[in-house]
Parts: sequence; C-alpha cells; structure tokens
Amino acid sequence: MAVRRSALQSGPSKNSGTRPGSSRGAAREQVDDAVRSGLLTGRFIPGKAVTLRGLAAELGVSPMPVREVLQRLAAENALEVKPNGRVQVPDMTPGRFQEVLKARLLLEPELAALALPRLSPKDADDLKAIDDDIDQCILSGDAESYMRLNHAFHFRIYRASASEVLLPLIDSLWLQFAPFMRTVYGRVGTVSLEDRHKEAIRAIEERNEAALRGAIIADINDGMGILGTEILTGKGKA
Amino acid sequence: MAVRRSALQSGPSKNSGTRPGSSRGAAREQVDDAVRSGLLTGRFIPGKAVTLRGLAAELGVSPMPVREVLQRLAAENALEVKPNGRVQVPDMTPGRFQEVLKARLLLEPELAALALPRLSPKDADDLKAIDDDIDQCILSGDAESYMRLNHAFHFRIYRASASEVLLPLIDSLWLQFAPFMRTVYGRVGTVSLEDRHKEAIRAIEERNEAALRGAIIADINDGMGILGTEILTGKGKA
DNA sequence: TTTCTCCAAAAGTGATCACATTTTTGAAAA
DNA sequence: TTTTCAAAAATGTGATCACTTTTGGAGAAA
Repeated sequence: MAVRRSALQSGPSKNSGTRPGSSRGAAREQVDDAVRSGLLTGRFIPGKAVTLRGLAAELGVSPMPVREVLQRLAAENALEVKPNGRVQVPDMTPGRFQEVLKARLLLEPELAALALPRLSPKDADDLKAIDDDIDQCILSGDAESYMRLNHAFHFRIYRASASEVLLPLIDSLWLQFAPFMRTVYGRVGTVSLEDRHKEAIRAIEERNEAALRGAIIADINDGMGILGTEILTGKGKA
Repeated sequence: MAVRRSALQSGPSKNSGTRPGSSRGAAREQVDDAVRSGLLTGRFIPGKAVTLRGLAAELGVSPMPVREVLQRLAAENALEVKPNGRVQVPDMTPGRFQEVLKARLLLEPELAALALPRLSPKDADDLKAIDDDIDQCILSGDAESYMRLNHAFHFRIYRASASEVLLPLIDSLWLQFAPFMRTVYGRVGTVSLEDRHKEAIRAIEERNEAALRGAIIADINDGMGILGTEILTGKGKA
C-alpha cells in the first residue's frame, strides 16, 4: 500500500508521529484545508464516495481527524452522509441548483455592500491582479485554477466585511455548487466564460454600492446561467 | 457519581432497541438531538463551556459521538471552538445580531413564499394549534416552551418547502440567536412578546404570498426588535 | 487577607481496537 | 456468457487509551 502520493497531499507527511510540533488541532486543520480546497477546485467528483480510511491514508493521519472534518462539511451541506454511513459529494439537482442561485443572489450582493466601505485601493489592485490571472485561465482552459481564482476573487471582497454570519453562509453555498461547476467546465470548457469582475472592481474604486451590487448580481447570473441551461436541458449523468 | 440524570437526557439511558434505526449512528443522532434542542430552548448558556466528557457522561455515551456532533454544530456556527479547544456557545455581539437579523429578513420570507403552495389546510390548522399554545406560554411566562413552540411554528412552515439549501441556512441562523434570546427572555420576561403568527396563518389560508412575506418580516422585526434594543442599550454581560 | 506557586484533576486530540454492516469479488452454476 | 451466491475485504461506529495542554484549587508566603 505504502501511502500513495496524491494531489490532496500538499507536502511530505513528515508530520506523522515523531514530533507534533504543530499547535492544537493541527491534523484536523490540515485535513479541513485539504478537503475544502479539493471541493472548491473540483477534485472530488459528485456521487463518488469519500472514504474515511482512504482520505486518512492519503493525508498521512489517522481516521480520527478525518471523521470530524467530514462531519463538519456534512453539516455545511458540502458533503452528504448516506443512510449507510458513506460520505459523498451530493449530486446536483435542478431544484438544488435553483435554490443555490436564489440564495447567492440574496446574500452575496448584501455582503459585498457590507464589505465596500472596508475595501482599500490596495484591495482593488489585488483584485485586478487576480482577475488578470483569471482571464489567463479562461483562455488556457485551466478549469481548476479558474475555480480557485474565482473563489479567491469573490472572497477577497466578502472577507473584507469581517462578517461572522453571512460569510459562513455564503461559504457553505460555494462548497455546494463548486464540485458541480467543475464537472460542467469539464464538459463545456471555459472559453465561453464571462464575468463581471471588471465592473465590480470599478464599482469598488468608485465606492458605488449600487454598481457593486449590480456587478455581483450580473456575475452570479452570468456564471450560473450557462450552468443552469446545461443542467436543465436534458443532461444525462456526470 | 454515575450518569447523573439531566435535563438534557430525554429518556432512560437504555435507548437500545426502542428507537427506529437504533443501530446506525444512533448515538450520534441522540446527542445531536439533545444538543440542538438544548440550544434552541436555551438550556445552554452563552459563554459557558460545553465539555466533551461532561456531555458524554450526561447522555450516557462515549466521548466519540459527542466530538462529532460538537464539530458539526461548530461548523454551523451554533457553537464556537476556542483556540484552546474548548467549545462554548458564542457570546452575542451587536454586530453579529445585526447580521443575523439581516440574514433572517432576506431568507425567511423567501422560504415561506416557496413553502406557500405546498401548505395544506391541515397545516394551517396545525399552525393555529401551535399558536394557541404559544399564547399560553407567553401569558404564563414559560420562556423555554415558548422558544420551542415558536421554532416549531416557523419551521412547520419552512419545512413544507422541502428546501435543501435555504432551510439548512435558516436552521443555522436560529441556532445562533436562540441561546441569546433565551437569556433576554429570562431578563425581560415574555409578557411583552408580540408576534404576527395570526397574520401569517391568514395569509396561508388565503394563499396570499405577499401577505405571508409581510407577516414573516413583521414577525422577525417584532421578535428581534425588543432583543435589539435590549442588547444595544448599554447592557453588560449575559 | 491577599497573592503567588505548584500540583492534581480535567479537558481536547489523535491513534488504535473491536464489532456489525456493507460492498466487492471471485468462483461456481445455469 | 450471464447469473447467483458465499467468502473476503473494506467501511463506519463507538469505546478506550496515551499524551499534552489547560484549568482550578490548595497551601504557603508576604
């Protein structure tokens, strides 16, 4: 067996046994980061089971912290615990998709508006840099990097709000639609992608709340629009 | 001291066999129900530590299922994991309170509107019965029963929507403000409580979506209004 | 009486184990 | 080749253990 190296494993597993030099809850945090990032970049396939011992071996930890992390993510509806105990990425359904879209449209503009007064010119510059990278990824068809950067763009804005309530809710939403998004990009590619990031950046620079709300709404509609047509027009299985 | 009987423990500790599905994740579900219900009715005090072994002993299970449940609830922001690992009910802050209020006003009317077409006349009758009990509790000052019934009233409506996305989000919100609410009722009593439940029931009977949205919004504002003034006018600690 | 020190109790974390159930597989039979 | 069925491997669950850190209190010193 010998602990197969995996894309999930960020670094060498030197953390095992000898020296728990890291602080409290290090293993749990490591697993949490790995799985969250894996979900957001679409490295987990909807419908595919996520096994406890498998993940544990892949990350070089015992099944214990994995159990806790999987429970956490199940509580956020990022993972689904089936009646037999198996854990998997939930399959997307039209109903779920419509609900996620509705929730995003309600919450994200609100949080962006909350963040606007706390966004500095430096934040705007950072966002520009991220957006440039995003354009690169769209052209080159690098879906995984695109998803990571698109998440980074939105949450760079949202995190500025220092929100303790809305931000976790939106976090949960992204974890729910990201794995599905990945399968769609895998099928239709990324070249047709459009976003309203530049509108959003301009609105931030101009401190224009209405324009920022509008850009976020348009961005969500654009991004989820092609996904919606994809899933709602007789698609088979992932 | 062996397994002290507690308010958390719903029945005899010998839960084996009686409940359906008592084999798969039975202990976890038992703990989850106990803690959730405890949070919603305010039996946990904000700022008071919730110890793993303590809860486990109280519920007659090993610390293992408790760990998983506490992680779940922490992921829903119903509990807070402090840097030293201790778990407690988060203290309410003005900022958090405003955010919860905002999120409730955005999401709950939407979910009620989604539920409206699926609410039957029988549901309306059930809601009337619950509301009558609520009136009793307000008069008699039974804050704990009031909180349980008020939750039952709202979620009887919301659950009809069969929502998979919005409902868990709202669930998380209620877990966040309920323990704080309880401390407020303990201080100001329940007699001054007003709700718009009768308006909501009428709107459901008349299939009037706008009226239902309005009743939910008014109910939230009424309920959280007195709380808001309470917390925002120089209050010290819970 | 107050404050500081030190030690014992308690708590969280991660690993391992035992057990029941589920899933997979592989061989035999149709 | 397809179907059936039993053995084997794998999985989740709950309990227990060992270890480190934190908490709390008893007791001594000022």
